[in-house]
Amino acid sequence: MKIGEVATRSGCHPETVRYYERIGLLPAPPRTASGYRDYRSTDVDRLRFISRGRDLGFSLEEIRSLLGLAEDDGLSCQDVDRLARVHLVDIQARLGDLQRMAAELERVIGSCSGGERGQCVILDTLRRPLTSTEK
Amino acid sequence: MKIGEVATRSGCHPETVRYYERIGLLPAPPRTASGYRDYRSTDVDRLRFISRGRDLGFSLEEIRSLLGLAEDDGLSCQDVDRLARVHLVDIQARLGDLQRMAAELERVIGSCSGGERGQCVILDTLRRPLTSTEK
DNA sequence: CTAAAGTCTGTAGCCGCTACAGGGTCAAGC
DNA sequence: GCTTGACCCTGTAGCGGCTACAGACTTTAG
Repeated sequence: MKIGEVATRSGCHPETVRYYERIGLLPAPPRTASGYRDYRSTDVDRLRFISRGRDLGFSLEEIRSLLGLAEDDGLSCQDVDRLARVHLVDIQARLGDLQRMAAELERVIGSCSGGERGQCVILDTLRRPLTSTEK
Repeated sequence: MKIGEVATRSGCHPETVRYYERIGLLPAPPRTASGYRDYRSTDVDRLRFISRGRDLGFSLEEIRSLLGLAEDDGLSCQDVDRLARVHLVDIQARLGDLQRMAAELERVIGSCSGGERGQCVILDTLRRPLTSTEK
């Protein structure tokens, strides 16, 4: 199977597949006589695993760990769980940041559209120091 | 005022201040005889504006526009409002993505801790194609 | 047989910083 | 006056996670 097919089946671009190989996330496949990469279906599985991890917001380094843990069958389930929990905390923090941003933006956009001539509330907000609603 | 003081007062690192100058977001200040940058307080204001914009999740390019709009006094309030609204939509999209991620992670973490021996639910989730709850 | 599509390597760019290395300058203390 | 340390300067490289070339090759379809 050539890289194009692998790309289609895994949903990763060919450049991304080569990139994952370069950083050691996907093993280098054998080559055909003319130098083309020759993949098997386990490579597609691995790429799907990576892609799915990315969808869940894991970094490539986290995914590297998860792949390692998935490899060694044994009692690594706790490690996986721990990694997922740490990651969830991370995501929740970013979520909080974004929610504060959105709330603040909604506030100023609301004031602006209803505002009367005068100064632009959004620009004023940017000029003023942080309000108490934020970190 | 030297760069260190400007950095302290604006809350940006000196390297960041120089970076903003390099990309043309902050005008290059005059220099002292020995080549040190010599800022005035308007520069601190501008940096605070940028920093506040970053806190609200605007990109530096968006901030560049906002600075431009803030400069030319006139009827640019609508432009500011439009930019803010577009940005809010952006943020809300990212918010949705993160919420889906968090929900999915919570689901699998829950199953895992309560699960019985067998396979690790988290790794299984990563191996399986996307579920219907996701994009 | 030719043209298009795919593949190869290597390199550079994106964003928003951050962190050096290797120098110069300035203020305080002895 | 001289040293020490803190600051400042320029220029460059790195981070993550790709993406997009350029310029060469091979394979495939018509």
